[in-house]
Amino acid sequence: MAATIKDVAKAAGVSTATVSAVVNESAYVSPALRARVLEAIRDLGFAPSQMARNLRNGKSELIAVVVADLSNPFYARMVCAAEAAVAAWGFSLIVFNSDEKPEAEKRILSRVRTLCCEGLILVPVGGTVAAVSGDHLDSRRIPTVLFGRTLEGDALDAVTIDNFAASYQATNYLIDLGHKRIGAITGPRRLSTGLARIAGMESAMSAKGLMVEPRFVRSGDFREEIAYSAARALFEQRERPSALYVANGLMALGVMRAIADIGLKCPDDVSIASTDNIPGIRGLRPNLTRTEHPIVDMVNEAVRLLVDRIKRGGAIEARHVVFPSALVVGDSCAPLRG
Amino acid sequence: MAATIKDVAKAAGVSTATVSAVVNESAYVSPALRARVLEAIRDLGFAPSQMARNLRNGKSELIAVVVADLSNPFYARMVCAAEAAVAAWGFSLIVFNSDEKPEAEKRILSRVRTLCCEGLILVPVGGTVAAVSGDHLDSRRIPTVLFGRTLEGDALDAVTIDNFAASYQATNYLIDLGHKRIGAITGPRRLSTGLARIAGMESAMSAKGLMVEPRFVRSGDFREEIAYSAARALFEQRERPSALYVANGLMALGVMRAIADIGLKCPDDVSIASTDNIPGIRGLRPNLTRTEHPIVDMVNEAVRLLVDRIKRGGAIEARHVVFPSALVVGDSCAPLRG
DNA sequence: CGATAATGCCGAAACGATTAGCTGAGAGCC
DNA sequence: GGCTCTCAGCTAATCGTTTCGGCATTATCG
Repeated sequence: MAATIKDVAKAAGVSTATVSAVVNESAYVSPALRARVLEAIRDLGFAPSQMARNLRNGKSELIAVVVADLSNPFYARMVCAAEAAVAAWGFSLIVFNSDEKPEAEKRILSRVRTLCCEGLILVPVGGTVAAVSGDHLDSRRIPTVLFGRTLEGDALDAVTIDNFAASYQATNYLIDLGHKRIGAITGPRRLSTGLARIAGMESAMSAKGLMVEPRFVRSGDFREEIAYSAARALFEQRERPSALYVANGLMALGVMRAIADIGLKCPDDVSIASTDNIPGIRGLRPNLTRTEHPIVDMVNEAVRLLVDRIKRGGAIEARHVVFPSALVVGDSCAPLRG
Repeated sequence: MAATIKDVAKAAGVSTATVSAVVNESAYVSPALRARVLEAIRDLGFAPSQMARNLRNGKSELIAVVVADLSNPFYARMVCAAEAAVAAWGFSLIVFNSDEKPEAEKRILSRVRTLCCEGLILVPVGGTVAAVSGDHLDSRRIPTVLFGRTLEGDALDAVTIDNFAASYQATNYLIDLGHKRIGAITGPRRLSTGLARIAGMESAMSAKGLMVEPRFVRSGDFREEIAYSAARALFEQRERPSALYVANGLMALGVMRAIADIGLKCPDDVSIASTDNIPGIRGLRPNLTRTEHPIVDMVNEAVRLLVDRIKRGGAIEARHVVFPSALVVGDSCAPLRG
């Protein structure tokens, strides 16, 4: 087995306290002893056990990130940024995927607790705070920052985008191109993001005196496959919208594929604008018109908030940072013809 | 602070041994006591400390995955699959990104060791085994499975694709379409993958009596941006290849973008075939002709090997599993005109 | 030179779980 | 009734660190 601090102490003829002092440079040790200890350490190949340190110090240097759908490039990108940000603060990142399943999230959160993670970045799928924090006392709550989505009824730190503005902008762009029958592939209403993006779209429409026709709206559940089916169903109706707002980038991919498979052309037959583009995939043709969001900045901010909360202990009031959205015009939209 | 097993024992009026027995179902406890214990656990919100368990049991239930480029969708997908596979075995996944930097890899590996990870899935960038396993004794080596890339000179488990066959297939397809001047955007030669894909291409060429012209070959370093620049440089020469083999999917995106930016059309002006498509991004237009590789199966196999090695202790001979590649024909290639 | 302070190191008690080994009560048997 | 046998549940050791308090030994000062 691996050598322990006791073996080193015995070999060097000193106490474990002295070895510890040498290893951690936490106290003065006379040069003679220090040398003996270092030699013993080298001879035995001693490396202090992080597990024992963790137990003793009550730290794990672990931060958990729980995302709603790891196969979604948006979250993959988020994990990438989080890995870097967390490492910069001396932590390591444990990744979990709740796959949009509240039960899975629950299981994961209890696992996060038993792993003694020092902090948690969470894309919640449970909907309620109770589902997330359980019925536990505040003092035993793991420092948490919500990412992307918020939860009602509790004051947790959160970093989100301005979902309302994002869908408003995208929809408004379509309206300005002359479109009147604008459909949507939305996210689930149980999520704050899904809801806000629907609200933003409806608001943009009614601001211009337009109505969202329910038959042109389908939920895509933020999933590519579902969005594909939803888009097919939508466009195989007798009457079609001339433009479509798609509530996230992954679904936009599915929609694009559906449109192509049906034999329609974008933007000739239908204009597409979306929120939350697929990061890292530039050069898609047609180039999607979408609102972009600074994922890396958002993640950095989330980690900053988290580390701050870890260092400063519990009693900080909840902070909510909202990042703006920017419309990036591609060539997936065309003015309404006729 | 969080409740400990002692608090629960006191609250339930039993010993810590009984609480432990209830929690782990490791011994019979009478229904009455069991109920009292469970109630106390619920009341106090007790979750056993993994750190204490780790120390006591000498396990951490942690598996680390170190990838070479987390921003590459291929590896993002790999992490996604690994998270699921690892969770299925009761482990949690710590993710690291070496960003193709050997120094970073070294730092990460020592961190993995101090974190007492029980296993390691590694996409090596260091090149040598020494860089990976350090000068440590075998007994303290962490069970490791290499993924995607191999290392010379040591017997570690590995799961890879058949890189040679992959590039051979893709190149051969281009040749069969009549192309003779076939260029390439390659990966770095210091990597086993980069090298084997170059070899496979050259082999396919010479099998048909063709030569790879060095002026039509550029390294893209497996990076999108670099591939973009390389492709621009390649196509802005006086003479151009009529077809291009691109050594990974991420670079293929960059190449596609470069081609479009230059004003060329794929497949009309140039045919593109690649290895290792971008997973999850179907519906790209044009649809890339590429060799596909079963990432999820590969990751599952890697985790299986790893868990096997963890459970069975050290003395198993190294296993190398090679997954085949399959050519998926899209519409990014056209027969040579004229 | 004796009282006090400072120094350098050690002993042992945590940290929070698991588990081997023990205790004591109840049951079964003669 | 006394003997053993069972077995639920307890006591205490253990994992490998860190760290508090203490204890010699030496330095400082009046």
